[in-house]
Amino acid sequence: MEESNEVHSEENKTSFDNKKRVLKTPAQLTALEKFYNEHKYPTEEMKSQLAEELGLSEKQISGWFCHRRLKDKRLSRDETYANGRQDRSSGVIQDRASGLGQDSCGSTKHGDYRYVDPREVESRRLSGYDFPPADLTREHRIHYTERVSMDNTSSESSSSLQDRFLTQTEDPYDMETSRYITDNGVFSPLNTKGAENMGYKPSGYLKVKGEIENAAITAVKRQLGRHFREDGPPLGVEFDPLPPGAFESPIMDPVQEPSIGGDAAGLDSPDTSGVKRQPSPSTRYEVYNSKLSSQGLYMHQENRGIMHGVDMVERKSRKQLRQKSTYLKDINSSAGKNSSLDMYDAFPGGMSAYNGNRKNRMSSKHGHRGRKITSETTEPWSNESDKVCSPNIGQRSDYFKSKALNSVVKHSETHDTERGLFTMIPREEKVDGECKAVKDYHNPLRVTMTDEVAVGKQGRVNFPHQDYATSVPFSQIPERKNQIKGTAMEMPSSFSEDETAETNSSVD
DNA sequence: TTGTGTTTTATTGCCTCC
DNA sequence: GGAGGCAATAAAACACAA
Repeated sequence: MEESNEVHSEENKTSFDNKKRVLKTPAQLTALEKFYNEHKYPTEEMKSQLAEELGLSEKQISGWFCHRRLKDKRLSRDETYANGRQDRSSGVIQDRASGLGQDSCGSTKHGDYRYVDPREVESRRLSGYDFPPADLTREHRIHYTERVSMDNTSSESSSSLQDRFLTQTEDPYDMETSRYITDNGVFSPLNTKGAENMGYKPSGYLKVKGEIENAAITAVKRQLGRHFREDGPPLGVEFDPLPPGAFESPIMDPVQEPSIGGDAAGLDSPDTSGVKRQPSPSTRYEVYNSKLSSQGLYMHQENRGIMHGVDMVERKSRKQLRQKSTYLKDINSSAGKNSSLDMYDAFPGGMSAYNGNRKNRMSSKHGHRGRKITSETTEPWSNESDKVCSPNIGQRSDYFKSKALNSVVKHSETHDTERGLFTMIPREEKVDGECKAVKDYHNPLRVTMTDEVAVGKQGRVNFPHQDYATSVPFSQIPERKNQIKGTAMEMPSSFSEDETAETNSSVD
């Protein structure tokens, strides 16, 4: 541990000439992830600036991006493989995800499956080219998944590097938080039970993946194809609320219902006019799930706190599943008392990808043990995530009790400003408290509209899903209640669009 | 404390494009 | 031929169980 600390603290000084492998600091990783979520193929200028900002060499930046893409690719492949196994029982989906499915990189070596060159995607994205939603979905998945997710995630409005760095301090943990939030706003294990019930029990990583992002869910997502858009309004909100008990449980969330049924219903989504998505549990769950599992690509600043990258999701999923016995124990102990809002409050977003994983895990198990965050003292530009996740608050239960959030956030603000690396956000939204931020989540209309405005500015005319994947307000989460009522396994692993329409008609 | 498995980083070779 | 990217590989760092 101490040695690694040394490595961290010395990294920037020795990374260039020291052959010994050095880990990037959480702040660096977060920034990289953030950037990666928006630009999988950064230009030279971007790399240079990024390298300068992060104190890394361009070579390191390039290498990191390269490996990051590979990671995405690998994860996507694994995920697809897992889904493919699931898909065997649903031939419809098989077509969309035939073969290995996606390749995040434009390798023509894997030409046996549909592939969208990320570079092309990005270039088109920048030029406002409108991809077929299906492709977008796929591409989005590549970006992001959980990651995760992360992790996770932002708009293309990055006119400058700073814009791209958003509030990296928020996403990872929000992401993580969302993963564990159930309909009741409490944390819960990732429905592993349902996965088990499915009978399909992949081993190893696939097992974890299957538990995290149920293959059926992904299958449904794909099944929806072009109609599915993650940046649209919350699926289902456009429809008349289901009659109570339609899905064995009330739809309304006593707390968040207004946002869902009201504002959300009024969401003006470019896509939903013509394509009314079924309010079926599957779909809604899908949205929720996609939000959780997909990369928070193009997450706009207003909803930056939602996701952060596939790897974060992935990593969190895997690792935290492993530690769920301890982690969730703490979580649930607090969750019972905290509403979802509280949960968000409890996570000011100071967690970086690593903070949300290793450190916390270490914390959960080893208490204060863990890597010393060198950025606490040696990196003036580090974000508060390091501090937030410092061993002092590593104990989650203790952390929940902590209400020194505002100070933390404000602190980060100072950092951000000084550093100029991470975009300043209207800190009122964030700092004003926890609550203010939460309000945003509960106001899908506002969030979405802001996103669209931003999109318009960016010239990204039709990039539905990416934006929405992350812009889905947390208020939507409770909607999952209905679907979750029946575990994922109870949902159709696939259904045709006819079925989808049928569901709609039935609701109507 | 140690062994094992996973993840991340760095290096190298090959390929494609300009 | 150079640049950029991908893939394979090795090695270090890390987490976790015994």
